[in-house]
Amino acid sequence: MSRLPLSDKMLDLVARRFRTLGEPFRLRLLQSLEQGEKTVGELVQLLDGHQPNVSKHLQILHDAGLVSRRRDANSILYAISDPMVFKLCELVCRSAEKQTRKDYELLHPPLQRSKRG
Amino acid sequence: MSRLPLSDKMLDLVARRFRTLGEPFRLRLLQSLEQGEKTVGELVQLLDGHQPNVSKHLQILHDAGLVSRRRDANSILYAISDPMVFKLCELVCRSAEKQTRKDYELLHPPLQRSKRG
DNA sequence: ACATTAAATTACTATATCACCATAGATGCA
DNA sequence: TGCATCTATGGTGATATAGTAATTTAATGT
Repeated sequence: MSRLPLSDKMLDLVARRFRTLGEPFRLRLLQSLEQGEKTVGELVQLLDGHQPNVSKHLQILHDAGLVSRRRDANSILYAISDPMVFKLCELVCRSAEKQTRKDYELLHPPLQRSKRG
Repeated sequence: MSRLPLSDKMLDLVARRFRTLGEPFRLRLLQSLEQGEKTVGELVQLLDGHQPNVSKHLQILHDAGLVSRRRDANSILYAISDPMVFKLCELVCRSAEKQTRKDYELLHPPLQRSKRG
């Protein structure tokens, strides 16, 4: 995008990253990590999820380089490693909000006089 | 993300948008439209795709509000409607490049002396 | 109205991804 | 070592998404 056409491999990489962010549960994980690192167990509690599921999603985020991992005794602490994700989400949120507002106004025009007059 | 926790519906919306961008073919479509509007046929040629496939992806992009559509005689012209996508892609590209560089350096450390001495 | 061109829709198969369950691995402590 | 806790991994079924072919819809021109 940034000016020049991207190579196929780069396109795949970029697409893969977008897909990584394309799961609500993973977005919630990232959201939960925004204020600081947390253990898997804490995230399981916070998000009311199943442990294996949480682990798997964290793995995916880790593979994408979005979160970092460190061991503390028995637990693993996950943390945001690339704060760019929040900038991304903000952009998308704004755009999505704009869109939903537009959709809404299509259904409910800011009527001077209603459709049925 | 943007400070406050998002509602479930908003999370779904945002995730859906990320998934929309999570297909290399759609990124190529957007890339092709960066310089200006194009007909479906032109995009089919440019990307060497099948017409129904191109149409379907364009439909998805249109549903997401990322491209606009207008008829010109027999053809339909598509155009970028939300240039934000390019900002998004740039962010992701930069981050992906950083990541790949890091991965590379892990495999090929900037050796003062090589591993085999 | 008919033929032609352009695009969208439908139907189908193949692949990918998710949630869930059971189980394995790793660490800490007695 | 043996047990408890925390996390990761493997397998399975359900769902979603992509790609392709066949068909339909829309517009143009004769």
